[in-house]
Amino acid sequence: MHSRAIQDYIKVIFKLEQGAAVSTSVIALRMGVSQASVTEMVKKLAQAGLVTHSRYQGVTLTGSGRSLALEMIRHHRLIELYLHKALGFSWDQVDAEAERLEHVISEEMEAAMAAWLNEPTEDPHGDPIPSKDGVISLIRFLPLTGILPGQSVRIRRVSDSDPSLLRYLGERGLYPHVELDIVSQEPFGGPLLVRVAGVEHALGVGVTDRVFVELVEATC
Amino acid sequence: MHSRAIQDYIKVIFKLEQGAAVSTSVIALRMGVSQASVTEMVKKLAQAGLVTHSRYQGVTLTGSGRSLALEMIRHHRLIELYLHKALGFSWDQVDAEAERLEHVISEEMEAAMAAWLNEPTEDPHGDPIPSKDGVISLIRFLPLTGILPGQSVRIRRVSDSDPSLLRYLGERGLYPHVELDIVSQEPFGGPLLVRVAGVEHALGVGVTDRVFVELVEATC
DNA sequence: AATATAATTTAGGCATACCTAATTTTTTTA
DNA sequence: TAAAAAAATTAGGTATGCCTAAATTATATT
Repeated sequence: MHSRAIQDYIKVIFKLEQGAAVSTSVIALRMGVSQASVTEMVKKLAQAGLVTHSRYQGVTLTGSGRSLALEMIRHHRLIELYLHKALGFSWDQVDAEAERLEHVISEEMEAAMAAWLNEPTEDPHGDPIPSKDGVISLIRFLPLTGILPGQSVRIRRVSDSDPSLLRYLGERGLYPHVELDIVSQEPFGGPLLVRVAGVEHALGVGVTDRVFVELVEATC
Repeated sequence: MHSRAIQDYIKVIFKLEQGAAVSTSVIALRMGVSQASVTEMVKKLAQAGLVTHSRYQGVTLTGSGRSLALEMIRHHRLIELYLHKALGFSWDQVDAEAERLEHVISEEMEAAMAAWLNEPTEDPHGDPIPSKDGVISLIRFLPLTGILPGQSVRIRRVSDSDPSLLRYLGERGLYPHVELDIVSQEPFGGPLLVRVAGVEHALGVGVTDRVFVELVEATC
C-alpha cells in the first residue's frame, strides 16, 4: 500500500497534468512543500513506477499512477456525496472530511457507499466520480464568466476549493443542475446579473470564474 | 493533535489499566512492537502529559490521557455501530475498518453518526460507547464459562478480537441481548450445551470464555 | 552567443516511530 | 543473601517525509 504522502502527490499530479508534463515547482506550490521535497518524492514515485521523470524535465503519470489517482479521486468524491446525502453535511464541509477519509477506507466501504448512493457519477460540486474500473467523464463546461445576456444556462460544476464561496452559492440556491437566466453584464469588470427562480443576483467575477455551466435551449 | 501512534498507545494503555500501573512489556506485546520502542514512546507520552511514568515502574494514564482514550474508544465504537447499521457491515468486519477511521473523523462526523444512531450506548459486540463527556458504563458481565445448567442468561457482550469467532456466533444467532438456556455442561473440558430459540448448540471453552452474559430471572 | 535569471537538484539536517544489541535495574530463586 | 533470570532502559541505526542553503542546469534577455 502506498503512503498517504504518495497518494496525495499522485492526486495533485493527476489534477495538474493536461497533456503536458508537470513541473516540480508547480507540484511544490500545490502541495505546500519545498521544491527540494518534491524532487526527492518524485524520485520515489518514479522508483515505484507511478510516474516517469527525467531530470529537469517534469513528471508524467504512468498507467498505474493514473489508476491510483483515479482510485483516490473516486474515494474522495464518493465520500463527499455520501457525507452530504447520508449524514447531512453541507457541501462546504465535505471536502475537508473526505480529504482525510479517502486514504483509509476499504474496498468494502467504498462499495457499500457506492451501492447506498446507487452508483453515482457526480459529487455535490458537479465533479465526475470515476467508475471502479477507472473511467471518468471529461466533459468541460463553460465558465459562467463570458456567457452573454439573454442566454439560459444550467449550472453543472462549481469549484470546490473555497468553502466560503460554496456557502455563498448555497445561500442563493446556486447548485449544480439549477437553471439560470443571464440578465445583463455590467461593464468595467462589473457583476453579471442572473435570475434564478425569479430572483436576481449580481455575481462578481470571483464567483462567475468558478461556476461552470452548459447552455440550455430556449423554451419557446 | 496527537499522532496516530500516540492515540494507539493511549488506547492500549487504557484497556490494560485495571487499577494498577501497566508495564512496558505488556504494552509492547499488545502493540506488536519492541520493548525499546515502548520505553521511548512512553517518555513522549509522559512529556505530553498523557501518562505518568517513573523508570522501571510502569505507566498510568493522567486525566487527559484518559480523556483521549475515551474519545478514541467513542470514535471506534460509534463507527463500528454506524458501519453495521447504516452500511450493512457484518459485525466481524467493523473492527478493522473502525481501527483506521477512528483516527481521522471530525467532531462533526462523530456528532452526525451519533445523531443518526440516536445517541447509542453500545456497539455491535455489546461494548459500551463512552458519552461525549467521557462517561462510560463499567458493568462487568459474567463469562458464559461457569454458568450452571438449568440457568437462563442473556448475552451482553462478546469479545471482538477474533472475526472468525464472531462469524461462528453470528451463524448461530448468538448476539448481544439474545437469551440462552444452559442445558448441560460436559465434563473434562467438554462443551457447554445451550439452547437458543429451541435449537441446541455445543460451545467449546474457546467460545464460552469470550461470551459474557447476565442472569435472567426464570419466567414462571 | 554570452550572461542573467529562473527552475531544479544535491547536500546536509530534523522529527517521528520503529529496530537490534548491550546495559542496567528489579525480581526471583537457590 | 547472592546469583540467576526477567524486565526495562540506553545506545546506535533505519525509513519516511519534511526542511534550508548551496550548486547545477535550463531558459530568457541583451
